Amino acid sequence: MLKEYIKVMKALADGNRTKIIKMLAEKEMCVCEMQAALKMAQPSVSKHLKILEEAGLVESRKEGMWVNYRLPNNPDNTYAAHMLAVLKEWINDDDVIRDAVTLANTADRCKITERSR
Amino acid sequence: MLKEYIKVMKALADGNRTKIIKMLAEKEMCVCEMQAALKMAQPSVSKHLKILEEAGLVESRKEGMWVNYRLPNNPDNTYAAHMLAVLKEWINDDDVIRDAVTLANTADRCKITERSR
DNA sequence: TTACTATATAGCTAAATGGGAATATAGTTA
DNA sequence: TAACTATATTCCCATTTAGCTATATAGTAA
Repeated sequence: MLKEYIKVMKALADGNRTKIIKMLAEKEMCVCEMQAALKMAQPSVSKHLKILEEAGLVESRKEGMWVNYRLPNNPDNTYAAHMLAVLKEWINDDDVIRDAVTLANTADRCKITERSR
Repeated sequence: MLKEYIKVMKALADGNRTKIIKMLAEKEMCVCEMQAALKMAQPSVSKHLKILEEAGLVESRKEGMWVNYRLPNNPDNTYAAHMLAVLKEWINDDDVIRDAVTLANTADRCKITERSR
């Protein structure tokens, strides 16, 4: 109850995690795509994703080597469900968010993989 | 924009600040009443109130020696306004919150003052 | 004026948080 | 099998946070 609520609020109270949610609102993404978009070290991205997942704000499924993350359609957590809904409308005009969303839409795991060879 | 949003989320991501909001939903309160209800040191309560006020989640006005805090009717901050609205419905069944609300309703600045004499 | 009271601020400490590098794990490919 | 790849976990460090005590401030009352 209160604990669940706090977990969701804490998860939302960070700029990079907010970016992740806004990017996943565009499309399902693997960790390396988010890593490229956020320009962060991979373990940092994984850690943020864990926090979001434990709050019920994202869900994941394996696809070969990759782990795809996405926003849940019907989140178990009431608070997560509500916040994901309102976040669709919020902070869309922010430059930082807009940039992240643009990078998300151009992110391509195949190109990222090539680049690192 | 994003900064405002983060400020509101951070302010909400704490149990004692959440209690304060739920108490103020019952009635306007001075600091010493909240201090008694939360069983915290007075400076700690003041600090929480400052964080909430800077996020636009509470407002204050002086009344003699006291400073009365209350929830704003029309918050400037969109995020604050929305969260205050949904919080009216949320976590009402939580024991910790219920206790705080009960203490808020029985809090009385006159009795608190007498007690400390 | 002086004494007192409610609140705010400053300064400190322990714990939590966000970041990265190094490493472990799981899965793919040769 | 061994080499490689994407992700997760561990460990460490710097910063932030939440709490406290002590002190400052503002207002009241004698």
